[in-house]
Amino acid sequence: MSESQLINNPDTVSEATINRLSLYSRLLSALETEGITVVSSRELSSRSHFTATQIRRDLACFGQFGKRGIGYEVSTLKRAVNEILGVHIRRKVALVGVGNLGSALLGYRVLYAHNFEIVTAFDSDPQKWNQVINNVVVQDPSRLPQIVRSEQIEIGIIAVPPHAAQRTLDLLVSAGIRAILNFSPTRLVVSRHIKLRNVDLSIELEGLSYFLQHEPINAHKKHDSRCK
Amino acid sequence: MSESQLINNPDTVSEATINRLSLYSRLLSALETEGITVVSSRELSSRSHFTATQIRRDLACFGQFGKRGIGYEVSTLKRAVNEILGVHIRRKVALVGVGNLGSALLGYRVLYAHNFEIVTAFDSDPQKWNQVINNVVVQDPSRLPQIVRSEQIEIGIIAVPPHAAQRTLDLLVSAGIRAILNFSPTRLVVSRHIKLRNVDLSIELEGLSYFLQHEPINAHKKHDSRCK
DNA sequence: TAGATTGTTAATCGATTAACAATC
DNA sequence: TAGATTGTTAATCGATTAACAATC
Repeated sequence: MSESQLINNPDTVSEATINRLSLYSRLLSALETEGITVVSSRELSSRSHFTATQIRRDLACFGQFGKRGIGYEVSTLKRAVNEILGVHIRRKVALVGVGNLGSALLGYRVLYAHNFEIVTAFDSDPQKWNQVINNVVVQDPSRLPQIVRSEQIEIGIIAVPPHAAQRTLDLLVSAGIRAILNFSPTRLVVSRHIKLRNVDLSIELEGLSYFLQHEPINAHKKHDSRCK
Repeated sequence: MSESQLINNPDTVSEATINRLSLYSRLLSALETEGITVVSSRELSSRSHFTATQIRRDLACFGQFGKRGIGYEVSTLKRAVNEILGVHIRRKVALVGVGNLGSALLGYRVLYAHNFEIVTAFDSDPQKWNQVINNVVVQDPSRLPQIVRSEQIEIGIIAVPPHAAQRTLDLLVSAGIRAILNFSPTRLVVSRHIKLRNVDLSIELEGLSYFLQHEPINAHKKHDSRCK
């Protein structure tokens, strides 16, 4: 199966659509496990919180995967979605920062199950060098450029303290890494040709706090308001 | 300082705006540290990747905080934003699932610095009961409802394996928790009156994988395309 | 063929940006 | 007063939803 049927230029596909593709992939895996071989967008919709139209439109960004009057072949669509996401290939990941969060990521099986593999870890603390955590050896960050190249690592994860985050990002980029996941609660500056995603736990918790602050217990009513 | 000047019904404020408020709060803290006392939306814009209009509009959802011709008083605006987010109050958090990720969260200082405190942890594995991790005692989940009530815990974090996530959510909700952060890669079903946010690392990494798959190295060009 | 469902165009909705009157 | 900057209305942009012709 090749990507020859791809019609779209991915530059123009929204991040929201890409995120939904990940969920479609999981949904299709679940259907496959259940032994369901053909599925309509309506059925996919009923098993998720997406509308049938939205699912069809998202897929239409990348080609024509269904049969009118019939629906989608589950295994074919799943393979296509995984290829669109590029998750049919195992991706090698470098972790920088082996503190609490970093060590946890080394043992986080879900990532491995989704075809990502943390193959090296780095920490600026010399006491951690050569420690082995979940089969991964912690290295001196000065060795990062060489190891990234020799191991063909494509993705970097930043799990260092806030003050070291920008420096770490620059190090990863100069080593040729083009896709980076940042866990530090810092807005980093990066060239447009590099993909940076942020996971910011403080923002998530503060969003929950906002809800607690404003949503009275047992509130069910709706008002109108000046602010959309 | 009270919330008396709040004009808006928060039901209608978008999640995007709320997330930006967290970043405005940080920005204002940094300005305060620098000794800057008054700031314009233009200056805030230049120190972030938000437009001045967007900042003014976000704030306008909640009242009038600036002086025309002058700008915003940094400390006043910071306090107002923190009250809007409800982060002026310390919030107690219960963690469920003390595996790799859960243990890491117990030691994650950034949360404490943002006024969140994990006061108890639960795990279904009896071998972990009564273990103390970062001053927090791991408990039997059957004690959760009682402890949530006695400790006045408002927020729950789900860090259990995927198959236990829905059950954990239901347990938290039945104990009276209304705001929940879910780390399991599972889409959970929840009543409309409960706020659930998901942190899904697989989706983030798959978004990076998509970029690697589609963005050729050194690609700078733009095409037009059928898909917006 | 009749019924079902896709792929896509047109309509709607919501969020962002531009513009500007109000006012410090 | 003149210059600056807010708060807000109107215009634009982008994403979602509805509708339907194409077609299995």
